[in-house]
Order: sequence, then structure tokens, then C-alpha cells
Amino acid sequence: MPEIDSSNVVRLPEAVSRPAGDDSSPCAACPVRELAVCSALDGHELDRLNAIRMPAELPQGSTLFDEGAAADYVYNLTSGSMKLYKLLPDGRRQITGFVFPGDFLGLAHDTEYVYAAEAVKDSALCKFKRSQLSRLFDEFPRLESRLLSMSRDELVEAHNQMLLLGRKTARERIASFLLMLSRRAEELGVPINPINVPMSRNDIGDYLGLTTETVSRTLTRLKNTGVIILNSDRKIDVADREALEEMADGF
Amino acid sequence: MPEIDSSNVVRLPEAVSRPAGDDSSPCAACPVRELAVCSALDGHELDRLNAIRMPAELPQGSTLFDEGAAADYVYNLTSGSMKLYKLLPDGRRQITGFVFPGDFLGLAHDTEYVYAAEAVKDSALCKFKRSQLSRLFDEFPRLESRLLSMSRDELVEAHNQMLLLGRKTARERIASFLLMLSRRAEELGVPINPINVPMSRNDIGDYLGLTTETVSRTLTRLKNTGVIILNSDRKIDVADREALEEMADGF
DNA sequence: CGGGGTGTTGAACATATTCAACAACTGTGG
DNA sequence: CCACAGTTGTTGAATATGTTCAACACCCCG
Repeated sequence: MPEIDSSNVVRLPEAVSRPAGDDSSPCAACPVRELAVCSALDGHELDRLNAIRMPAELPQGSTLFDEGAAADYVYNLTSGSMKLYKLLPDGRRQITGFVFPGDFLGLAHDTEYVYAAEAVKDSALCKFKRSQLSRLFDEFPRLESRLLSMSRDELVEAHNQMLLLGRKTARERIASFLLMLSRRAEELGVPINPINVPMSRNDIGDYLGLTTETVSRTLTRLKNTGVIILNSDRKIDVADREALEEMADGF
Repeated sequence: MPEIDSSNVVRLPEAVSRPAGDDSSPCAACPVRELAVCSALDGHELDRLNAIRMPAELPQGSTLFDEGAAADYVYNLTSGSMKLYKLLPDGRRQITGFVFPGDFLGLAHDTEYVYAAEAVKDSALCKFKRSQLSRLFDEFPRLESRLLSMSRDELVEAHNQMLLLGRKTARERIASFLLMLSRRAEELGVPINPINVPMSRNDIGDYLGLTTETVSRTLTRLKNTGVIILNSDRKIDVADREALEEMADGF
């Protein structure tokens, strides 16, 4: 059990998310300093960003925002992991992405969020008022530049996911998914074998356009063919990475 | 037959795509002036953009660039329509998007295009050397800002497409597709009924994660239920738009 | 006319889904 | 510390949606 309040309500208001002016440079110790938008800024600029930064924490399973809610804030994940999803009226769900430390979230169309965001694990974020951040864009074009670059990367990923959802078999989807987790872990500098799989089978299914059962069956088959080893604690050992890579690419 | 050279090779080199310095302000007459990146610029800035602009034409069916090719140029479509796609080694294809006048294309990961681009209809484009355009970004931050905004919109669309590919039925996909075409036509100020459908059934299938046959059957069913009227010349009348909208949203 | 591409329709089939039961694991309270 | 309840994950059997394979219709152009 984490020491974080585990009620299912977002702990955003005043108490937790006040401007971080008291702490002169929390970013210095930030584990994702080099990955996030912040990497575009130097010391002075970082201070300016930090002045409008509000730290926020979010316990596992709680919702940061719903699709269609007023998009007044944007966020940067510093620890934990989250999922973004869209719903159809009858409850069908598509997880459009998982968010890992260093990732930016809070994309909006106009003034509304276009997806919901929920914590997969206990998470910590930097929260920024959208209006304040965009004022900073005018001052530091490199910040906007960095954000454009991150959006481009997101778009590349989105296109890969379309290929996956539109054309790949269940086996290929699972292989791609495992490699994505592995790649992200590597970027974050955490151990990549076994792969840490923080999300449920149901989440995986909703991300890959499959049902829970198909995810489970496909993983079992990969285990039986000796490509992976399934541990009981949401960790997966990759026994034959090359096989996994060929599968993922549709060979 | 168009008067454009119909060989299956891109007509990009010198002859056609020289800097447009001779024509003092071709943008003034541009039909997509207000839709494209250019809308961020005023007269003087537009001149500067125009100085590095190279007009290009592309006949139907020809490839502008392949996935993985060196991404030295970016483009803005001014007329016609194009498709962007990714391939799996065995030939499975996912069309990740259709491109209409005013749209930007040429997204790259690093230095390589991440999708192929092919003309669905005879097309005309503004071509820019990536390096020159990014120098202009430093001078005119609003240009980059505009591009970020367009990327954001693309990302929103990409998320919607993931929901479609991962969770919608064939009928819902077709309905969503028709409404997308209708919406784009409206933005461009062209007649929206009947909907002009420039792409083949096969292209539609590869965009929606379906086969040609399923696209055809589903359209036939929509026709039989009186929701649409299929004309023989790639035009589709929407008889019951409300029904189509409910279908698209999964109601 | 005749031919290639495009679109439609039918029948058999396959992959993944649905429905159902059960197993494993987690955390809780007695 | 164990029993129990709830959640998560696995497995099986029947089913469905969309695919595959095949034939044919259409239509624009030559």
C-alpha cells in the first residue's frame, strides 16, 4: 500500500498543487529532466517554468480528467504510469496510449480534452495552467519547438498504432506491445528483462483492439512456444527477442 | 485524361520545382491560403516563405515519396488529394490518412519519412526544403506555432482513427468515413451532397482496416436501408445524415 | 467490340469474440 | 494466521463478424 490517499478522487486542488515557488529548483533532481519538455530550457528559463509549475500526485486507478472536460491544464508525468482512452456510448473503450515518465499529456482540440486520463500506477505530475504555459511559449520559442518535436513523435507512434490496429494479427499486436514496453523501459533506464507490465490484461486488450481473453490466450501461446516466460506478478521475461521482433514486424 | 504527364514517376526535379521567385505573389490566388500553414503569416512573411517555395505537380497514382526515404522536403497540398500509407513485409497496407488541399505532409521521424505518399487524384503541392523551412521557423515563431496547432489537430484525428480501428464495427467505420469526407468537403467549401469519394474501395478498406469486399457489402447494406444512395461515379448521396451520425458514434 | 481495372455478390472459412466456468492471486477481517 | 471475497487471469466451447476465394457485372477507354 502506498502512503498516498487511495480514495478514487483526484487530489489536485490547492493543498497539493500550489505553485512550487518555495522549492528553488526541484527540477535539478527530476528523474525525467532530460526527457520531458523541460530539456529545451536552460537554468534561467527552467526557473521561469518552475514558477508556474504545480506538483500533483495521483493514486492508482483515479482519473486525472475525462474526455470532454474543460482543458485548463496540461501535465508532464514525472513518475508512475497512466493510460489515455476514449469511450463509445455502449462502453466500448479504446486506450489510445500509455503515458510514461517524461511524457506530456493534456492535448486538447480547442478547450476540451479529447481523451480521458487515468493513473495505471500511483503517479506524480507537473501541472501547468495552459494559459500560463502558452505565455511562456512566446518568451521561449524553444519550448514550443520542443513541444512540436514531441508531438511529431507522438504522431509517428499514432501511425504505427494505426497499422497495428488495422492490419496486424493478435500475435503481431502482442509482440509489438511487449517491444514497445521494452523500448520505453530502456529509454527510462530501468531494467528491460523481465519487462514490467503495469497494466491489466483488460487494458492491454483495449489498447490493442482485442479482448482480454485473446490477450491472455496469445500470451499463453507465446509462452508455450518459448518466446516469453510469464511470471505471476505482471512481469514478462523475453526469452527470444529476435522472434518477438520478427513477429511484431509481420515477418 | 488530364494534360499532366501521366507517367508513373514523380515530376519533381528542376523543370517543375524551381523557386517561385518569378511570380511575385502566387499565394494571393491560392485557394487554400487560409487553411494551410501560410495562414499564420502576413504579407511580408509570406513573401519570405514564397521565396523558398517550389511548386510541384503530381499525376494520379504516382508516388511522392516512399516510407523510409530521405525526408529532405515537406509539402503542402494545394489541390487534388493524396493518401499516406504504411506497409507490412507481406504487402498488408494501412492507409494512415488522406490528404486534402491545405494539409501539410512530410512528417518525418528523424531524417526519414515514416509513411509513403501517393496521389489519389492529380495533385499540386508547395514543396519546401526542410532545412530552409526550419530556418524560417526561427524567424517567424508563429509559423512553428501554426504547425504545432496543425500537428495537434492531426493527433486528435489519429486518436479518433484508433478508436475506429480498434473498436468500431464495419458499419460504424463506413459511417465515420463518409462523415469525415463530408466534413472535409465542407471545410474546403465544396458541395457536400453528394459526397465526392475520390478513392477506390480498396483504398477505403485499407484506411478502415477492412477488405474491399466488406467495404462494398457494407455500402450496399447502407444503400438498402435507405441511408445513402450509391451513384456509379464515386459519388454518394447522404439520404439520412442523422442516421449516419448515430451509426458513426456507435449509438 | 474487347480488355483491364473496379466494384459487387456468393459460399466457405478463419480469426477473434462471446459466454461461461474456473483458477490464481490480493487484500481483508475474523 | 487462515478463510473468504473480490479482482484478475486463464481456459474451453459455441458463435459471429469479417475474410478469403471465386465468379461475375460494370464501365470507362482503347
